[in-house]
Amino acid sequence: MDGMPTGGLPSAWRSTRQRAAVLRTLLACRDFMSVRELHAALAADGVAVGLTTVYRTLRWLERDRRVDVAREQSGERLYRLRPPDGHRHYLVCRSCNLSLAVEAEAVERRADDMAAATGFPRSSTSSS
Amino acid sequence: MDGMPTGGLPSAWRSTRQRAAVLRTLLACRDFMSVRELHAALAADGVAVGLTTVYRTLRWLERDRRVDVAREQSGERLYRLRPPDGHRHYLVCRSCNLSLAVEAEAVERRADDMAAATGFPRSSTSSS
DNA sequence: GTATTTGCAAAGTGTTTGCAGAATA
DNA sequence: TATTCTGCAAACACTTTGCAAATAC
Repeated sequence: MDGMPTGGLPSAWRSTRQRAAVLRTLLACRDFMSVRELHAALAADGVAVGLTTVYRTLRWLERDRRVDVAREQSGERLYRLRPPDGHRHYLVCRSCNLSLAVEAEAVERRADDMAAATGFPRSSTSSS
Repeated sequence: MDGMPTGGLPSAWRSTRQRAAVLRTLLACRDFMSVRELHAALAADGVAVGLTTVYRTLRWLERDRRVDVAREQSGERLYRLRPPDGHRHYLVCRSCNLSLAVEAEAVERRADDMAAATGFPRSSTSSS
């Protein structure tokens, strides 16, 4: 009950103009962007999408692991379409949100080293 | 204009029962704690302190660099009295908030290496 | 006695939810 | 046509602010 094409998703996933627009905007902007920025970009593109819909779409994408989520200093969420090349780690600038991919293996090896050296419990789900 | 006993603080810093209680609670709990937890701990200790005062005291402490600030998944702020032995970096478990100090030099050297190798702009104020 | 601090209530964020109407399959 | 989606308004959690009473110096 988990290997279906839909994955573990609720049920259907209808394609609508709004969702397509959200995905298109995320694809166009390679960096992390806040929900408000995304909403503004959609408006600037002439696509009227409710803020609620943007939030909901991002929540679906997050749940579906199709976006990476970062956290602004203020606590605001930042989203970015996850690159399709698999599991990665990033350095994210806290002031300008520039994100920088770093070699995944090196990060994880170091994390494992430090964890092993100190008994820090590592679970498998690390998203940054 | 920075070497005065008051540091760069606004003006006075009166010692009150409430502020002492907040500091005492932070000192007793070595781990990160939310404002609400701190407030509850104070109440459990029989010290009635307004939530507003807790927030304000923590903001002073944050501004004074006397606490470290972390961010819960929900966006909630977590505070911990900063150990007096200077600038440090930590690994923080996202589920249990266990924090683990790591050698500051190693972290910063690696950050500088990566920054230099990629042109990532490093400012001087990094708090984690 | 004066300036600061406290704490309630209210306002301010960013985010989520309820529900009637619109759109999709 | 039946189900899902949209979006407004309201609710929500966390945090900050206004202001009168209490407190520290």
